[in-house]
Amino acid sequence: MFKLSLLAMTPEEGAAEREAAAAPPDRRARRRQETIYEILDIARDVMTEEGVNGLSLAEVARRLGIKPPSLYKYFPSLMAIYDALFLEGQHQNLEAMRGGMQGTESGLDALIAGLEASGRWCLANRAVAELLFWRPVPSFHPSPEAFAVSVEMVEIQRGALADAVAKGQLGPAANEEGAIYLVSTLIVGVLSQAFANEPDLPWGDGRFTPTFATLMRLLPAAFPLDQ
Amino acid sequence: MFKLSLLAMTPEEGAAEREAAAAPPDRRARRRQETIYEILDIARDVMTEEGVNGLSLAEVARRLGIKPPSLYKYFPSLMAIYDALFLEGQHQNLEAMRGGMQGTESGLDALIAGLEASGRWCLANRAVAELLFWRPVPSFHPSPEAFAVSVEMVEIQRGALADAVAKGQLGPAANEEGAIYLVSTLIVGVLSQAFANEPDLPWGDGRFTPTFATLMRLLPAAFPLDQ
DNA sequence: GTCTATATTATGATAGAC
DNA sequence: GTCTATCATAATATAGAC
Repeated sequence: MFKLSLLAMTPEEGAAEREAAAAPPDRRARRRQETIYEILDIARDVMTEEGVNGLSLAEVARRLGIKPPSLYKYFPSLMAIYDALFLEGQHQNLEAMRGGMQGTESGLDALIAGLEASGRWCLANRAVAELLFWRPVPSFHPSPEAFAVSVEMVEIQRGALADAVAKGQLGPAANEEGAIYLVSTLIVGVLSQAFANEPDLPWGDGRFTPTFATLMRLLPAAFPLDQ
Repeated sequence: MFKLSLLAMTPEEGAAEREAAAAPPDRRARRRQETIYEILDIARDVMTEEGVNGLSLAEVARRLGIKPPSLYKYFPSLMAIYDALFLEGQHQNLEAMRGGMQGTESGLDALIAGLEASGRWCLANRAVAELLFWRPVPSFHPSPEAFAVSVEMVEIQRGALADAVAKGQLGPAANEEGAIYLVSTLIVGVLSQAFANEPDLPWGDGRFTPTFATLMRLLPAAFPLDQ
């Protein structure tokens, strides 16, 4: 289970929290956790409205109904909020992809279903998705833990591609390194266009997300069975 | 000829400039024009280093060696600088695409050459390209004149697609509205990935820009000749 | 066309009272 | 855990001297 609260704390506080989590959490700890989630929810709203760069502690505090210094009881810095949003977003996106793949046959169908589920999550979580994949805040560098989640995302896609090859749905080129880059380029293209041109349309509407299905139908041509 | 200086001025000043341009410009006007270009060059540098959102009059003035109030003799606001960069960038990108198409046979070859030239320009002008196609500054809205240039870009691509259909290189679906969206999604995907993950690599290096050629080879499969 | 001085507003962050 | 007060810094923009 991914424990978000640990992100907001110094190592010592983190240790205390881990101890407390062994016993059932008391009212105070639960209230604190709720506030942390509330802060992150508001932060997402602010980023969606003002741009990912437009996130500010002052605005979050304003909307939460407290004064900026009080926020420092929950997060040690603005970058720590970005960090929490980044890590939480990665986990949510990973879970979205996993969820999308469930119930489909492994291989090409699973790959496409997973990518679409991830795409839908990105569109519904525009600001965080930009933070994850477009790097719009030059001074923000994701923490090393974040790297592990990326690796897992890639491994899932690599596995689905390998299954598709094994099933004879895609040719052997889909097992090569470049296949992942090609596939990710397709989904990123769709999302970039949707974000920039139709940020408020749901998946399936507008001019760009419908091209996803077309692009996915091209995969067999991109990795032909015989050559 | 695209006259950039007009962007920086009020209508009255613009009229004066147009008059002056009829006669050969004197030393003072030339010097002023040079300063305007210098300001825009510095602005591009700042955006590249600090992010498109990180552009500030103060930083431009610092690098130019003047005080911020002096900048207002050249541009009436920060947004006016974004506006000038946007319009100039659009024209440069359009010219890059046109240049790339020259000397190639019309149709699919021209389309691909034009897109690649545009992509190369975007990669070499990352910050401005982001401003053009990713809308990273929520409070900035391009002026109406900018729209006309976008339309021309689209028309050129539409024409190239139509030529390719006429030559039997692509099927009739390439004449439909969605074809442009599909093609632009491909190039935007490549550039998004390059910008986010390998911002300093030139075109052709790294993991993503090489996929451009692969993607272009898929176009005949995307718009099949017979069905 | 440059400057100084200033108005206004905003930011992230800390100290310390309660 | 909240606040006030404060620090340090930065931003856009204007007025007006030179």
